[in-house]
Amino acid sequence: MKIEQKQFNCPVEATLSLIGGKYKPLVLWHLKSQPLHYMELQRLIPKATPKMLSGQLHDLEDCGMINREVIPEKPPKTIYSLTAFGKSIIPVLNAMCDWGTSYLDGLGIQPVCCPSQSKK
Amino acid sequence: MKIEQKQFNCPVEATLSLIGGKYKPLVLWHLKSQPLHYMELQRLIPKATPKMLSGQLHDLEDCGMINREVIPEKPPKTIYSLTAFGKSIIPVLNAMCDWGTSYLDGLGIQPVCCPSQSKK
DNA sequence: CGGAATCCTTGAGGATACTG
DNA sequence: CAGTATCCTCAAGGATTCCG
Repeated sequence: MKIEQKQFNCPVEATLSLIGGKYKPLVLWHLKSQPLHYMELQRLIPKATPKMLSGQLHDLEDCGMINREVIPEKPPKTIYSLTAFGKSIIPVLNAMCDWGTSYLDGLGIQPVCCPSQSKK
Repeated sequence: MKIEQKQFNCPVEATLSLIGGKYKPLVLWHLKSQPLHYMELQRLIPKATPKMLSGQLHDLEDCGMINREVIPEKPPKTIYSLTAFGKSIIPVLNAMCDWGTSYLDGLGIQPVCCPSQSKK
């Protein structure tokens, strides 16, 4: 879960090292449109266990891609949102999503999520 | 090393399942400009062991992204090249490389490879 | 030269339970 | 509600050797 400073042969590797986690692209994708609570993310990504989700969120926070704002009320809430740095990677997500969509389309598969790239 | 048919929540996941392998983006990247021999790939990606490299090449071949042409001569040679399908993902690689480049640039790091994206 | 076969290590990811 | 704490599994990846 640590972002180590290894030398990258290629910028592509650097990119993957930041967003290559299992649910990181998903998290970023969902936050692309609007900030979300932890619970909303959990509901949007049901396959991620709490440990996984919070782990991925911490990674993304550590590398400066998302903000984490804790609202100390009852019940406690936490808001996750993209930072400017996080937003900068949206084009990459769009590219991956576009390609993945046509790829799945060629297989006759309808993607379940990612409704947002239709605003292409 | 098998490409299984799992249901993807997101096209982004589908994309990563195909090119998410450790050296796959590198291989595709190097093949982007011209076909290459096994040995040339090995030389361009020295950190990949023969098993890794051939494994990644097989994966990419299985999913139809690269062609593998064996030239039964002495010494034997094998030419790897991108298929049309493989070429279709180049924009994604470019997006990842562009972003990774400016990311590394912000860290004051000079990427070692990827000379080709300067033709932007 | 271009791999396949084998064995091994590691850590990402998963399941479950518990806490501020 | 929003996580942390353990424990565990499994497969990606690594090292080495051997083969056509």
